[in-house]
Amino acid sequence: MENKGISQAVIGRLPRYFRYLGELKDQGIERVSSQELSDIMKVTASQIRQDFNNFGGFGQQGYGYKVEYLYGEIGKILGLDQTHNLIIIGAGNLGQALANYMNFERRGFLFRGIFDNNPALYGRRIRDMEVLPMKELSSFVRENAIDIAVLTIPKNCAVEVAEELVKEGIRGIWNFAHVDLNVPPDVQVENVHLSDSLMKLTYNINRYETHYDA
Amino acid sequence: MENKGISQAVIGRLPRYFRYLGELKDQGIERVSSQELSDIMKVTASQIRQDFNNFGGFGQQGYGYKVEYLYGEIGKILGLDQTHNLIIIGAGNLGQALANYMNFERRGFLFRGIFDNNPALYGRRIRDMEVLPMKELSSFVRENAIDIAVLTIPKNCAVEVAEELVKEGIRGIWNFAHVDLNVPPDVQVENVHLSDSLMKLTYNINRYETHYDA
DNA sequence: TAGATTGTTAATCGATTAACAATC
DNA sequence: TAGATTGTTAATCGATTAACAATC
Repeated sequence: MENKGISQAVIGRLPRYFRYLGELKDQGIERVSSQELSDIMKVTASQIRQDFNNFGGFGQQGYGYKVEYLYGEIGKILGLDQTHNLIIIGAGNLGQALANYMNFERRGFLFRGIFDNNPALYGRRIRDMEVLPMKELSSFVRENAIDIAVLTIPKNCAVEVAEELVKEGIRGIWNFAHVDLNVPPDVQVENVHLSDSLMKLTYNINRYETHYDA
Repeated sequence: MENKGISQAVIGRLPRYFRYLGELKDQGIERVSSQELSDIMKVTASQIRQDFNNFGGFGQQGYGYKVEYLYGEIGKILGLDQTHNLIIIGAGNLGQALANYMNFERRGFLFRGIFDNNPALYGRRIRDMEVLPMKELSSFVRENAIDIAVLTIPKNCAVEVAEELVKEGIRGIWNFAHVDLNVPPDVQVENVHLSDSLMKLTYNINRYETHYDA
């Protein structure tokens, strides 16, 4: 029942293929074989071919893959041929950083607004957008056909805000709050749990030490 | 040869266990069974027991697990009983956000310095630290026993800076630059590729639509 | 055509789940 | 003791790798 039956393991690798193919393209390289990609990316050629063939036959036997074509196809698979209206909820350090970063615009993620519940921030301009109060969130999402909300708020508000967003028909939540969100199956959540990531790092640092020396 | 033989799949789940156990602890709950945790966390009880038993028998038959004890043990496994000296390289929006965020201090990650190659930023104070020029990086890492470097710089500098850090004996790199780093096996890298994460989100948004309606 | 490399099937490996004996 | 729940072994499932026939 879960969409299409392509595993998240495969999906998780697509952006990396996309990045490497983009680099090859920028270098003016026209074709690449799974073996060459394998050498560059340090994954097996077999996995590369299997991954691509989940989505169709992008290559030509005896030749390999056309870089630009494959790049385009993977971009389409990832939905990068479309634009997405995006808002940021939480105008703290991280929210502002993401708003300003927005290299994302290049990929079709259009920054449409930023919200906070701190009145001291209302009206402050971030990347040409005034910070709006949370009470305007619902109507804004509806009226501006917002697809994606970025949650950079404390975890104790995140659950509640997520519910509100779901009610207004949001389709994706990019969740930086350190809490698991429960949403219906037609709403996608992608978590970025920074502290979890940092803990994995210390685990690996430690484990290396205790195992090899120290 | 790879350390200890505990899979990254298991390690990736540890921070989440740690978080839920912390919450139970804060609620004053003393014991929990794998089945109860299973209900809360939406993973199988079997997986929970398997995961924990990679590191030893933390429970008691017929009783379950003591929340506080288990919380502490997982913390130790993750290396949170130790402190780590950390610097941030790149004082742009994201670097500043992470410096200020530093809820991390609570977990033993001590913010020791921040670097940038933009002279306009030198001397600016971020969280009581002056932004230092990159040319001071090497000596700083050595002299202050820095364990972890956070890379929030553009990808074209990241590879080079990583090499420098490796030379000075860094043990972990928390990499926000959109590039894969090649380091020796005694240096751990944890990648946070934000744009990859966002692409996974759009993939899933799209996939749902095309598969169910639209 | 001969050579190369894909697409795809089959084999292997690893991770998850189920089952149950050990034991608190 | 009886009941509960772990620790652990065995079974299943899924993902990765290897192999090779199809074909450009």
